Amino acid sequence: MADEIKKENEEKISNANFIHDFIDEDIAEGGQYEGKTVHTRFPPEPNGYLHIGHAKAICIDFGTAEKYGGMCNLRMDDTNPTKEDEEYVDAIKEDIQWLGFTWDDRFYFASQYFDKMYECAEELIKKGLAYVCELTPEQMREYRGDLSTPAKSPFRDRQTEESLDLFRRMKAGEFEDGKMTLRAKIDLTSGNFNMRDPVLYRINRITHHRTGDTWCIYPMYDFAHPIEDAIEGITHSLCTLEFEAHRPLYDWVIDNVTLPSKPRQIEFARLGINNTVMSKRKLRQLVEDGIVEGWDDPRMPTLCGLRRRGYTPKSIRNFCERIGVSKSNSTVDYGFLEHCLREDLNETAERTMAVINPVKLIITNYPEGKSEEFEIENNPNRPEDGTRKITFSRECYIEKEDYMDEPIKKYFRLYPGNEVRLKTTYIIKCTGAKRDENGELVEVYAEYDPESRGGNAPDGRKIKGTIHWVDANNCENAEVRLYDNLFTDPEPDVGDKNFLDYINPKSLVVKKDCKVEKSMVSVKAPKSFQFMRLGYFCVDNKDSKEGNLVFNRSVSLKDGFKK
RNA sequence: UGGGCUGUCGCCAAGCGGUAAGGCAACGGACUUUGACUCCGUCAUCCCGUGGGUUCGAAUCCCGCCAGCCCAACCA
Repeated sequence: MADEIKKENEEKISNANFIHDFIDEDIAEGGQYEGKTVHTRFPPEPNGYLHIGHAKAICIDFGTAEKYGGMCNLRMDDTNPTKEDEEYVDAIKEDIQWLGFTWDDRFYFASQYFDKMYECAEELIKKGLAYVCELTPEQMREYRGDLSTPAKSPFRDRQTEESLDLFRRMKAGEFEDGKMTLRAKIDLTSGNFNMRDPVLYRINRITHHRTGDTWCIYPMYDFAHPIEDAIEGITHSLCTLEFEAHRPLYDWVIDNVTLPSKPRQIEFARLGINNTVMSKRKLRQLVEDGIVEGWDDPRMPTLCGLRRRGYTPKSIRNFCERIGVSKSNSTVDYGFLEHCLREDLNETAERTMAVINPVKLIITNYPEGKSEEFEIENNPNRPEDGTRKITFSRECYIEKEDYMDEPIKKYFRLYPGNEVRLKTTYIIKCTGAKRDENGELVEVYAEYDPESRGGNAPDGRKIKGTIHWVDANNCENAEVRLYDNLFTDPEPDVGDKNFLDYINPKSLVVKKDCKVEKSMVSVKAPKSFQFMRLGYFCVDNKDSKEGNLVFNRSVSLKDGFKK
């Protein structure tokens, strides 16, 4: 009991992070947070698929609310119709639900608030805090100044009435795209470029996936986001580090527009992982260039890709929990994600025997035509998962790697004269093997010890090696896809590197004639197994069907054998 | 060169003035009908980017320096 409490405390300590510190301070201070429950939001732009980096944000957004007994909204941040599409909305919802988080009925679109945002914009104009600017994008860039030169804008002293009139006409569609913008009147000399009279609204005649052609002007993120948060009563608006320099503008909007609440923005470092890329642009390129099969290719760091690879929601949530939350940019080892998967699957995945590089093993002293049945446990770590029956006969399939003509050091599998145990059946002694004219292994021969049924020698002799096998007379064929890192370089996209130069040519190896236990005939996704001595494999959720089984290697088992 | 942020073991990461948690990886060893799992042990001993300062005492406070990241889209 004491141990349990101690463990729980340790867990709590390790789960603490600086965001919690800030929230604790806010709660302690009372003020605007008085009596409020913590309310966060996850605000993806529906312009692509979610990846493991988003999973971190999702875990932080939903997890923080959960920790404080609060709520987390799901909101599609659809303020730029140029890039967005409805097709991503459902995919995003599916991925979040798959991870196990729920937003109840709090599902929103930023576009729901377009009317309110427009009102806010007029309010700023009336207060003399915003003006209509007629600089072209090129001029805007030119006039922005640089690190040591302040910006300029010939329109910032335009009369309030004139700006208001122009803005209304912008909305009414009187001007062509790009002709005018609404800008906040803040500080042209600010060292923070986001404060040099940022654009609030732009004209863009594109049909919006939700509001259609109702609007031809759209609010910019920096103006829209604080309003969205305030309308929804968000107390803490958690986002990634690159928005740090936008916080002054976020606060400026909150302070200068009449809004129902004052949310606080807190930024954390985004997730980087070795041997993969995370930017939407690069992931898209992998898909469009045909380097991977699609967004859900099991090599992709997308949530649909990881799902197809066999990653479990629990493993991903554990991963996100354990990498912690901080403000320093970091790149986590891919091996850590794999560790989290192995940990979960070791606990839950049923064991089965499968042979990926099959070679026939003939037990020469075992009667032809004879067949025996053995009972084998589904998961030695979980007896409650029960057992299943497997058959054994004179011919089996074993891995080619489990035989050598001449053993290397510390090799304790099959080689002439050596004994091994065929998992749960008998101890066998290798008597030789046959190779074809190319030196390719064709058959391995052995004799079994009839006294060792079950795998134990009556004389108590120790058998060092145990190998897995599949009854050649009672098995199924399967395709097994062996996945590895998509990139050979741990950091394929840093510096001047072109990530496409580091594609791992062996990131996918397809094995067609694998042998699996008969009991696998009708397995269906989602379902993961441990192929004993090999790794964790899942039923492919797209291509696998009865008669054409397809398994994906999610992650290999750790291999302590040092060659 | 202006503004903002970061720098603690190979990788994450606690630490908030009292003398460096934890996880991953790695390396020993025990156990093992999965060379897995599990278990035990080792892994920052003049040290917390670096140089000074304050203090009885600093990774923690102050000053300087160095390195990295973000910002000059009518993207989010």
